[in-house]
Amino acid sequence: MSAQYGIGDFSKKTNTTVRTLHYYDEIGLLKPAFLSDGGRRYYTDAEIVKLQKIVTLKYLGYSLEEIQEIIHEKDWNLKQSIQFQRGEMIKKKQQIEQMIRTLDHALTIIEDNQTIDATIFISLINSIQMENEHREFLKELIPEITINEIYNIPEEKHKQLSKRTANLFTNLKEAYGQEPSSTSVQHLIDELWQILNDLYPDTKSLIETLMEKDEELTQQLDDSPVLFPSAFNAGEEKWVGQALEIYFKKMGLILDEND
Amino acid sequence: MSAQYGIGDFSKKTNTTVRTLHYYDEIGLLKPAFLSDGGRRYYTDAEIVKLQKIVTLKYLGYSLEEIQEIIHEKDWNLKQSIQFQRGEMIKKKQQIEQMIRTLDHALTIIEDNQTIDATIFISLINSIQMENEHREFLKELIPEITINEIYNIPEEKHKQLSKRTANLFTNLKEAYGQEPSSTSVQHLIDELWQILNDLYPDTKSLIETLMEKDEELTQQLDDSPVLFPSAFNAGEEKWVGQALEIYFKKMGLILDEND
DNA sequence: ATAAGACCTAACGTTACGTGAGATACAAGA
DNA sequence: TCTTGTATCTCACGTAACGTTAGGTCTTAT
Repeated sequence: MSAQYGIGDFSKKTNTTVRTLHYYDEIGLLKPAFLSDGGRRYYTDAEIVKLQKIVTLKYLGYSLEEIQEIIHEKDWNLKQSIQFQRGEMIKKKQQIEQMIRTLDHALTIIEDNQTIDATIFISLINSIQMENEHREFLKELIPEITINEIYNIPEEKHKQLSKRTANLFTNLKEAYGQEPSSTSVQHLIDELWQILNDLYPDTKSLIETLMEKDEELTQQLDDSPVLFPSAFNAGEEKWVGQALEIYFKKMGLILDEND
Repeated sequence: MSAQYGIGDFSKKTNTTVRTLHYYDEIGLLKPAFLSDGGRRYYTDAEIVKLQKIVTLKYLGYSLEEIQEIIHEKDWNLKQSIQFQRGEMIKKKQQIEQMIRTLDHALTIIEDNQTIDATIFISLINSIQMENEHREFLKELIPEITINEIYNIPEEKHKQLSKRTANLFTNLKEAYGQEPSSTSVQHLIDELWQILNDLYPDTKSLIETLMEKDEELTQQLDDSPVLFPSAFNAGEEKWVGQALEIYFKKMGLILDEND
């Protein structure tokens, strides 16, 4: 029935470090039962109980400051506090789940695409991450139903499309420099068209709508946040643009000539 | 096609704070394209791409230091890195899920037990939290099968038992001071016995086993970590002990008289 | 030229301790 | 009683990723 422990024994008994006990003393969370004349800390069984309380609350996700309040407030509203805490933890969990989903998606893209370019990869992941913001942005341009059709595709299909896109972008980057009108390049652009159509069956009219609104958009975008990071650098982008133009002309879509 | 932004415009365009850009510059993660004679930072579209990269990797859970390495290492092993990161996130998720489960359990206990004593509450939560450590500890005393029988009870039953325990402990604390041999107190002890039997049908022989090992245990425990925090203070615990003794005697179990 | 913004560089605050460094305190043996 | 050896003490800096003043400087429009 020994009832006094030096800080060392106490730390072993409670599985905490000496430094932690020092710290808790310092911030007034857990003071030792008494001090020796020389200033050493001594603890008793009562402090074990207090520390258990602290450890338990920490385990429930409370910060030391919150624990302070809980311990000193005599009228701690258990239920409300726990419910709030639960909400906070659920939020954290959802964030992490989103991260995991994105990582999974990333792994799908990488899977059979061994030598994927980092820029392409980042841009695809970014587009997944930004999906919600994209939605907000597009909402002002296209009727909502269309947006939902684009984004409510099943997870598995989404992954497959990302994979195809990754492949295509890789091939496009490799083909960079070739004549935009060449058969091989136009073939790649056709694959791009296929992917877009797979995403949304009526891509043609979607593109037309977007082109109409192009001018006001360009203006708006100037000082609003950048949403779509490109997988291509300036040169590549221009080159893809030329190839697209040629492709559209063949299909009967006409593009403005801006630069 | 403006291609230069002051730090303010750049921060708006990329949805980051000026301070963040300062910081990234400071640690060499993202340097501005160039400085004015007066030392002001100017960014171009190239920096937008770099920043997107950083933001994306942060979103995947990487630290800025890791991002540094990823960006500067030319041979970043995407797949391995992402897989590792996924593992880390899964771990975090599991921790949080455990916390949520415990909080749920806590809410069940509180539910219809409006005025529960904080000490009782903490001790019950603590026992949930410590479950795994308990298992390790008990493993040395009791055959494993028994342990599994105790701990593999379904979640719902576990919660109900916690609730009953909370109720019982509350009643016991209220009854503290009454004659241990009185009918009302013995009635409460009987409920304790019922709960224990509900937990594990053959509590009787379990108790006997524990009593046999009592001496060596007491010794061992002296400088090993404390595992079972009590819901009762010293006085209450002694009093419950007396009541238990009387109860056991009536049942034919004999306890050592230690103090 | 001057005033209004935009921007600059410190430098401290945040969380819950970890990690030394150098100075004391205490218990035990000579 | 003196001397060790070990336990413990008090600073005090480091961590991650910025937020937040504070006080001075650059740019630009009038």
